[in-house]
Amino acid sequence: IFTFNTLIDALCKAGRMTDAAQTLQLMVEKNVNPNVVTYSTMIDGYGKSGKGPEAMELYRKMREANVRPDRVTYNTLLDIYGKAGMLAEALNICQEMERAGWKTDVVTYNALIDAYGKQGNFRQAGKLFEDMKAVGLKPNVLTYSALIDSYSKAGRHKEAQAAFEDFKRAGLKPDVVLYSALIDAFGKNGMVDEALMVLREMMREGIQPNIVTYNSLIDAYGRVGQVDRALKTLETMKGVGISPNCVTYNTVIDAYGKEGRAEEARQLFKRMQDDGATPDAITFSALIDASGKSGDTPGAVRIFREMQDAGVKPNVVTFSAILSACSRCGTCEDAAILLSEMRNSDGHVY
RNA sequence: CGCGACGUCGACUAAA
Repeated sequence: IFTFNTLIDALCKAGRMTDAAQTLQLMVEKNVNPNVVTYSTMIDGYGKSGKGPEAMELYRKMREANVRPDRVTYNTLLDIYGKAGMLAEALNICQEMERAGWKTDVVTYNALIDAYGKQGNFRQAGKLFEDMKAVGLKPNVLTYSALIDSYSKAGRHKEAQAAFEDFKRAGLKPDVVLYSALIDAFGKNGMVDEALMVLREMMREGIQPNIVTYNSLIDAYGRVGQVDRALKTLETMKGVGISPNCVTYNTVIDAYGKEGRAEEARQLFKRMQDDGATPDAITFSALIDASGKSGDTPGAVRIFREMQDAGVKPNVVTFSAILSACSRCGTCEDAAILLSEMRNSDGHVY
């Protein structure tokens, strides 16, 4: 059973849910009964691949098979609902968990704090943080990262910083994620100097910035219009052996666009491909927006075509960007054509 | 009865 569980977990983590489901099937055929770990693993896998309904369906089957969910199962379900923004359902799971005789733990609170934070409800996130301490649970690094991120997303850099001080007073050791979250909190508020100070502190503590840390910094430069420094940071990361990824390029491309430098955005797009980074819908949307904002509607439409040729699926943001590009220059015909394409592409956009 | 073992939580990018 360990073998099967480990295999299923590996398949889930690789996003191969079909194979994972077949493995579960195979288990049953071999008369190995799936246990609570098997089910929890699969449920988590479905959740992580955006298949919430399948996750819940499997949860139902699990109980039909008389396998009792445990703390991990409940926390997994709670996190799936939380990530989907379904907080009422998440809280229901919490109650169900307690009714089944399980105590909520640090993971439960961390997942809830994260969920509220992502909704912009930093007050509730902060309240949960107090609650967990009140019931005698010790916040860990993940708790603080989620809390800091909650404040960051709500534009509350002061509270984010206060949480960080509190963290250090609690005698916990910050890691790269926590530092990056703080850097991002400052960056999102245009406080590049403070972000850089955090970077220096983390390096002084011997913690190496990773790709996300660099991406956050690049984003910070972009937000204050320092595209050239953003690009320089991209080069710096290459210099220390970190290959820029799709997010890195997207961030700089967007920064060029926001500065009205659409041509440089397109050049970077070429470099990105030479570098072996695969453009995604965000890349193209940023490029379309860059052309649109610089008044180049035909250019925006050309990029949209290029996107289709590349086989990248446009989404609502892509269409929104191209429509506003068209509306700026009054080419209603183009807009009408694109609108019909968006119906074809997705059946249910609007 | 105790203990151990596989599964759960945190940071970065696009339009309005």
